[in-house]
Amino acid sequence: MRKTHQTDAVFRVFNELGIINQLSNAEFQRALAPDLNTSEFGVLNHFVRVGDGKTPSELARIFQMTKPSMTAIIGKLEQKGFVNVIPSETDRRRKTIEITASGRTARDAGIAATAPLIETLQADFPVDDLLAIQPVLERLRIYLDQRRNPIDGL
Amino acid sequence: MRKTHQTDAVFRVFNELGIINQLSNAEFQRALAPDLNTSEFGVLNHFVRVGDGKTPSELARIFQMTKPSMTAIIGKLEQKGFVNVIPSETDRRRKTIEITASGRTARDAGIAATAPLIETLQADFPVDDLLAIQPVLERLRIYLDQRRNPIDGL
DNA sequence: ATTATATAGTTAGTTATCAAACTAATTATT
DNA sequence: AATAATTAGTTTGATAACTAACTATATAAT
Repeated sequence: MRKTHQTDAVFRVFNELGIINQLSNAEFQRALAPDLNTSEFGVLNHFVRVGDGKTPSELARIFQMTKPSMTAIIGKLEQKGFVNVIPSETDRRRKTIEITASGRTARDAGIAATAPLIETLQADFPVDDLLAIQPVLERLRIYLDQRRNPIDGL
Repeated sequence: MRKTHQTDAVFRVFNELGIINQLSNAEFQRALAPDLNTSEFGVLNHFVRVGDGKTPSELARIFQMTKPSMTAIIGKLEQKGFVNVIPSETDRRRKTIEITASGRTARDAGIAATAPLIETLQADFPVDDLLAIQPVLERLRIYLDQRRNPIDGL
């Protein structure tokens, strides 16, 4: 029964992950609404932190999301005036996505709206513990991703 | 910039959690299909491991899910003949859910279908690391749950 | 050059979840 | 006893993700 026991424990870890994900996403979403949802905010935040001008496919890969999902998110952001979609000159299949000034404003508002949540967390929960588990999570994420598609990962 | 840095790190942790959850759920789902989805399997597995005869509300609480979601899952399971829905004698609002023989069979098949995934994980990834982070995840889950509903948690 | 293959992005349809509002039944209050 | 408040479960409608299939373009192979 040794192995069964460990298997149960592994299940439980994935279970906890699922619940945490749902709870944190819901809280985050409530703070951001109604201007953005968490996915849209994620894209804008990425543009500000890392840089814009990415293609939809690249963004889909970065956020571990399918292309159709990213198409939908970009469509929403474009409709709200937070990004511009720019056709490539050299390859007529391609587009690059750029954040607009109003997109930056929305992102900053998102940061302002969610910062209190993180601050409360930092006050009430040992954040060092969270940071400590980060490397394991990263390795697990990388492992699962490779496992899905051993060749190129998405 | 100290605090900003830590805030980013916290974001990244939640981000990793989201991706891991999606990847693991997708792989699990693929292994179970087409008989069950992960939520349905979770309910059946709970019945076998912990015991059946729970009400929909209790199940919703256990799985950190809303009541309508649980209604839907039970409906699917009932349709497939994997559970029986039994009206309470003493309280005509209530129902209790019991697993059927064919439900047990489906759960066992689910275990058999997913066991190899866990075994591969155990072979290729340091599972001890996973088990080591479990207590932090559990505390985080409990904290987020209390935070959502300070009085009674869902 | 033609044809086959691969890539970028979209469209269509499905699914699982949620929140809000509802019905029915029970319990508490006046 | 009558009424108000609560609880159990469902229905409805919305949303965000997915897969499968498609169009259009570009690249590779014959």
